[in-house]
Amino acid sequence: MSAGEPKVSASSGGYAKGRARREQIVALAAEAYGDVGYHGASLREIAKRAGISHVGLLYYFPNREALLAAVLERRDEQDSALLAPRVSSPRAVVQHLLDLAEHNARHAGMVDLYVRLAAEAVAEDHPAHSYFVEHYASTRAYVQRALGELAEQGMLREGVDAQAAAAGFVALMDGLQVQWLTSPGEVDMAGVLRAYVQQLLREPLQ
Amino acid sequence: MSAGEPKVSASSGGYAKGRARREQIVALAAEAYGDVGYHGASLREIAKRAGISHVGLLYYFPNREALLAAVLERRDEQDSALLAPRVSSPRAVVQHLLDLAEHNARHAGMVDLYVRLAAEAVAEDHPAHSYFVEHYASTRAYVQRALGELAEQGMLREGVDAQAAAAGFVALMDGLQVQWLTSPGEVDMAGVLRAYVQQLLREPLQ
DNA sequence: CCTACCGATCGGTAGG
DNA sequence: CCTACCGATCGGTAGG
Repeated sequence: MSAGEPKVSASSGGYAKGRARREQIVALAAEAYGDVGYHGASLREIAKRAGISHVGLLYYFPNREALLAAVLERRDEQDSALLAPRVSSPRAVVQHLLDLAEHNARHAGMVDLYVRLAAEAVAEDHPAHSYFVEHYASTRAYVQRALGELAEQGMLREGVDAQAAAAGFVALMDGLQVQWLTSPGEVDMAGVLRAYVQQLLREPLQ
Repeated sequence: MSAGEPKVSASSGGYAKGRARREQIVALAAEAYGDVGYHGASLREIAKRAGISHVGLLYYFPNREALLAAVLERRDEQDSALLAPRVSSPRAVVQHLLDLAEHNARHAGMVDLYVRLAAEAVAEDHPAHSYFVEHYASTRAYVQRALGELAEQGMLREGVDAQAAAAGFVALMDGLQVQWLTSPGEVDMAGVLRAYVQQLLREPLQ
């Protein structure tokens, strides 16, 4: 072990500091992607926000894509904490998705990051493409499962197809975010989502 | 009028040829935006598709933004031809929007252009920002008007708010396009839209 | 429409 | 973490 290397000590060690710094950089990068998109956020731009050189960034991440991957990982961790509550009845899931929409409305930066990346990542060779393929599949499955259970309990209107309704719910959420970011104040995200869900249910929510 | 200038003759004049070439370039640019996004489509990339140098492009358009503006103008012309049929009953409008979704599903390039630009243009300083602000406002108004007339004829379910439902319809269309581009085959755009409309109506369509 | 060229910016490497 | 540097690419101008 050479002299200048940080130690893995349990006390106050350099590794913990490095990890914290890394996480701080990931948060700043997420902000930058939200502000100017992935394409627009150069390593130099992000580095400036972190107060280092762009080469300093490459000390923490091997290349630009690795930084993006870290940002997406972080987003998933935060979201799953929000999305997957401990106790989950179907109605609770629906309520949680509505809560998530209200939560998003208070965090425009994250919504912006998500909307821009999702559109860029439509291209098959985009570094975040497979992330979004999986993201959509699992989100659809999550909502579909909740709707399916509501159906079993006879809570859905007749003629409602859980699969189509789930894809619709996810699409609605995405589309509302674009409209809302484009003209905030013109669109009530949670309100439209609630109206959508009401139309699926035999009896109104709450 | 100087000697080298093309004439505005009604016969076979240079202007007509220039205009045709210009339109051809706009079409090629739209394709390029669809393939790699506005950010990704450099003047050199588009010029290559047109078989000229990137400076040749600047002979037809003063700068990069002017080319984008021309592409958006063209899209609007094509869309309004599709969107605004001669005879327009409310039900016809709804049917036309469903038709438009089916039309889109056969023209992935245009959808791609639209989705990518809409996301990029969320930024207030994006050259296409005001275009999308107006696009969303007018599309929402268009759908809302149709739904309002359906409501007057007692064709909407009780509790359906035309304004929220219109924003929802537009959002659904946008969101479905992203999912469909990301994983074609996983999402049936027209099917989900039809299901949405059915839920709004007292009696099923057709 | 062209060639030639500009200043700016990009991601990444060498070497410490 | 840094400086110094690389080759590639960008939109745009000069001048024809």
